Amino acid sequence: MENQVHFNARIEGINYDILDDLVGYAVRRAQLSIYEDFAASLAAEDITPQRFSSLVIIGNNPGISQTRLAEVMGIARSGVVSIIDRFEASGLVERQASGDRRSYNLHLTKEGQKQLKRYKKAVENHDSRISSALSASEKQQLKSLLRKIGLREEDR
Amino acid sequence: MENQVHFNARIEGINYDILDDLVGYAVRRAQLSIYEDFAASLAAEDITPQRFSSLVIIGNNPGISQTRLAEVMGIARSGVVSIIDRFEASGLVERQASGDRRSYNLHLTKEGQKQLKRYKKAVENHDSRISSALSASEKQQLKSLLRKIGLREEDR
DNA sequence: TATTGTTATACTCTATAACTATA
DNA sequence: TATAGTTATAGAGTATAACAATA
Repeated sequence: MENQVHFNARIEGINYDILDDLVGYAVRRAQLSIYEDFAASLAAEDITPQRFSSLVIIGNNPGISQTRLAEVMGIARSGVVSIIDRFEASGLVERQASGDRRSYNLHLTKEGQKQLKRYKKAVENHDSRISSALSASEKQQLKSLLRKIGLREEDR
Repeated sequence: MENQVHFNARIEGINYDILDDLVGYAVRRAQLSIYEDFAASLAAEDITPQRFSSLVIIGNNPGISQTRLAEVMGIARSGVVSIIDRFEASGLVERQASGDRRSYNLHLTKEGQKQLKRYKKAVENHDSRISSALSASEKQQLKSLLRKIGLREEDR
C-alpha cells in the first residue's frame, strides 16, 4: 500500500512566493480542499459535484433539454449524454419526448426526487463543515466577492 | 465545426436553487471561470496552473525533492515524475544528485528562471484581469476568507 | 442549412500498486 | 523494513469532430 494523497493548503517551511498573492491560487486551493471533503462526505453515494449540480438543475428546471443543460454546466453536449445515461440507468432521470423530435425534456423520476432530497442534506452538511470557520455574514460576503470574479466591464 | 465550450457563471432563466446558497458551488464557479481565463491567457506557453505552481515552488525552494513537491501540490508522487520529466525535456528544471542516492534535488536552470519570470508576468496579468471587479482591499478580504475554508477546529 | 442528441476517439490528469535501488 | 523515484495501468472527465434524424 502507498501513502494516501491529500491536499494540505499550507506545508510548513515552504516558500509560496507569488502564489500567496494570487486570487486565482487562493481559489484553487480552497476548491481542492472543498472537493476533497465533498468526495469523503458523499463517498457512499454515487455522486460528484458535477452530477449533483446536474440533478439540482434538472429538478428545478424540469423539461430542460440536454443542450441547455450542457450550456448551464459549461461542458460539451457529449458530456451531458453520459451523465444522463448514468442517471437514467439508476432510475433518477427520465428523457421525455418533447414537441421537437430531435430533443428530450429531462425530468427527475420519483426516485430521483427522493434521492436529490437526500443528496441535498448531505451536501448542506458538507458545505457547513467546510465553511464552519466562517460566520454567516462572512459566508455571504465570500459568495458575493466570488461572484465578482471574472466579471467583465460590460457585466458590471 | 462545433460550438465552443464556455463556462458562463449564470444563465438567464435558470433556477439554481440550493446551488446559490452553497459556498462550495460559488468557489467552483469562480474556479472554472478563472481556469478558463488562465488557459486563454497562457495558451501560447506550455503551462497550466499546476505546472506554474510547481515551477514557482521549485524556484523558491531550490533543492526540494520530488516527494516533498508531491506533498506540497497534493498529488501522487507518480504525477510529479511526469511534470518534472516534461520540465527537464524543455530544459527548465534539473534533477541534481543529493546526499541520499535515492532522491534528487530539484533546481531551475538558467532557462527555467528566465521562463518563470515571463510566466509570472503573464499570470499576474491574468490574475489582475479576473479580479478586476474587486478593489485591493476586497481582494485581500477574499483571500483571507478563502484561507479559512476547510480549516478544522484544531487549526484555528 | 442548422440543430439535437449521439458516437468514436483522443487527451489530460490523477490514482493505485508493484518494482528497483538505496537507506 | 522503509523510502524515493519510477513504471504500468486504469479510470475519470472532457473535448473535438463526424453522423443521423429532424427542423
